[in-house]
Amino acid sequence: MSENLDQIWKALSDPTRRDILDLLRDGPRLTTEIVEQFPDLSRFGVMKHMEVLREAGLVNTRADGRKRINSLNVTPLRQIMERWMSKYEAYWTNALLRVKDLAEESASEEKKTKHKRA
Amino acid sequence: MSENLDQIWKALSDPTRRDILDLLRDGPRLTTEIVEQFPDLSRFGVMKHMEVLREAGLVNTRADGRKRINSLNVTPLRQIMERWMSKYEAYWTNALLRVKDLAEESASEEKKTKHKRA
DNA sequence: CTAATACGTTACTATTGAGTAACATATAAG
DNA sequence: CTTATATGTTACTCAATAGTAACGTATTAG
Repeated sequence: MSENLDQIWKALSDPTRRDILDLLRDGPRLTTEIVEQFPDLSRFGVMKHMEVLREAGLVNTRADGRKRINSLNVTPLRQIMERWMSKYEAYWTNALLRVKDLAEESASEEKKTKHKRA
Repeated sequence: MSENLDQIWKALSDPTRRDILDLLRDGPRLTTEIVEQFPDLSRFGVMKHMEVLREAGLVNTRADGRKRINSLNVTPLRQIMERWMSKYEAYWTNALLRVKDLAEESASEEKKTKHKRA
C-alpha cells in the first residue's frame, strides 16, 4: 500500500485521465456516461484509462445489474499531496500560507459553495 | 505558461525524475554529481531526465566554466499543488485541516528546522 | 601544450502506452 | 424469446519513452 505511489503518479500523468477524475468530482458516473464525454476516443480507449485509474485506487467501480458505477476515491490524491507538501515543506512557505487561507475559507464557508465543473 | 501543466505532470510521473528532484531539495548539484547518484543508469539516461525536468521548468541550470549547476525550482510544483488543492477543495476537508496545521507549524517555527534528506 | 574532467550529441534498441476496430457477453425491457 | 443496452475482450497499430553505447567538445590543471 506504499509502492503504488508510482502507479498513482503514472495515472495522473495523462491529461485524459485527469479529465476523467474531474468529471467524477461531480459524482459517480456510469462507464457509458464517461465514454460519451470523450467523443474523440473509442470506448475501449476510455475503458483502458479507467482501468489505470482503478489500479491506482483513484476510482472505485461497483456493479449494479449491467451497469458499472464509477466513483472518485480521493485517498490516493490526498496521500500524494500530503507527502509532497511535507517533503518540500521548507520550500512551501508562501504556498502553505495560501493553502492555509484556503483551508480557513473553506472551513468557515462550510459547504455553501458546491464545487463546479472543470 | 499555462499549458505546460501537462509537461509538469509528465515530468513528475517518472520515479527517477522525482528522485532527482529529491536530491536537489538539499541544494544545487553539478550534473556529474547527479549522475553519480544513479549508478544503474547511463550518464545520458540521467541527462535526458534532466532535460525533461528542465523543460517542465522544475530545474534550472546555469553554467560556471565547464560546470553545470542544477537547482530546483519549486514554482511549477506549487502551481500543480495549488491547482489541485483548490480543484478538489470539496473533498479535501480533512486533508486541508492537516495542511493548515502544517502551515501554522512551519509559520511559527519559522526556519529553525532545515529540511533533511529523503 | 597535454591530459583529465565535465558535459554534450548522435545513432540506435526495446518497452510501454495510447489508441482503434471488431467481436463477445450479459442483462433489462417489451 | 428477442432486441437493445451496457459492458467486456481480443488482436492489432503507431508513437513516445526509457534506455544504452560510443563518440565529440570544451575547459581547467599542471
